[in-house]
Amino acid sequence: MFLTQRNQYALRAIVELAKRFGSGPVKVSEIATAQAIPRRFLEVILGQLKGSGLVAAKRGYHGGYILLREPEDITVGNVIRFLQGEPDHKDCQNCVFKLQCPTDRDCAFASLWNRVNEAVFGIFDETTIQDLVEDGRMVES
Amino acid sequence: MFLTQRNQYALRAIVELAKRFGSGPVKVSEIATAQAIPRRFLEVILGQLKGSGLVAAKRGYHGGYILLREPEDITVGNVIRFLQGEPDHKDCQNCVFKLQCPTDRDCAFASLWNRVNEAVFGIFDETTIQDLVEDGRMVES
DNA sequence: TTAATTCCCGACTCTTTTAGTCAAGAAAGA
DNA sequence: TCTTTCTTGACTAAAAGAGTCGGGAATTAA
Repeated sequence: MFLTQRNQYALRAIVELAKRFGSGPVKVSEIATAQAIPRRFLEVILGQLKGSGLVAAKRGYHGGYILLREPEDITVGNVIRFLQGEPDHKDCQNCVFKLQCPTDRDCAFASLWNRVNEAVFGIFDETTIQDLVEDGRMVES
Repeated sequence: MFLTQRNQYALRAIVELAKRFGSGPVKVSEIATAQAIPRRFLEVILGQLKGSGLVAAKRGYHGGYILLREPEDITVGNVIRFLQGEPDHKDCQNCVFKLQCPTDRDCAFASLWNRVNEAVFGIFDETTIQDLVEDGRMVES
């Protein structure tokens, strides 16, 4: 699989915020219920997501989280990159540049990893949160 | 990253066998040295790989491992699928079929995972072990 | 037939990652 | 001021990942 449970939670939380885009802050507990995510854990995750600039939190009575950009302006790639960075093929980079690579002369994988990486992020980058909201709708009926 | 260290070892071991295809059994210790893989660990991995039908082992004096098919007839996909199976999106399958999915109405991810999976295995399936051997050569010079 | 070599096998350890919890605190509004 | 809601950091538990170890079984050379 490509994403940890945690990162899927993060993505789903954002999708949930997107569904309610424009209707004010959404409480962690609402998101947790809607998406069947453990509330305590989700608090941690959303706390992290604030650092991305994609969401903001508001405390107090009518507090909660809001999405800072329109769902069609956020891609899955934006989210994933924030959560985990692009895969660092540091061993393979070394191979390419021929520096201190443990496998030395025969790292045949640099090109393969690059192609896979580009394919995956190509998809992530062309899929917006809005797309996910709409895909969800289709199944929902 | 897409593959565990262990599975990269497995792939590299097969590449090493491919490089020596046709010249009789190759000892684990030779592969381990050539590819900088801990020998004990590699024994375990190659033991597992026997189950794939891609390699066979011979014991005793001039024993070792051999590749059972030509390097151009084995794809990375063949190896990866044996090692880890195709990712099972069991939660998302549920979403697609609308059965007991934990996220219920809004699993927006089935389509995304499928596209990613197809992209990745598309690349894996069109890359042969021979390709990897040749890529290694290019860097080697 | 014995000794050397090499794979074979299962159990075992160590570390890292992942998942998730908890308690106390700070902001905001009613 | 009381309630609500996010905030923070520490904490625990379970699983996955990486790698080791000792002894046994097949094969071949001497």
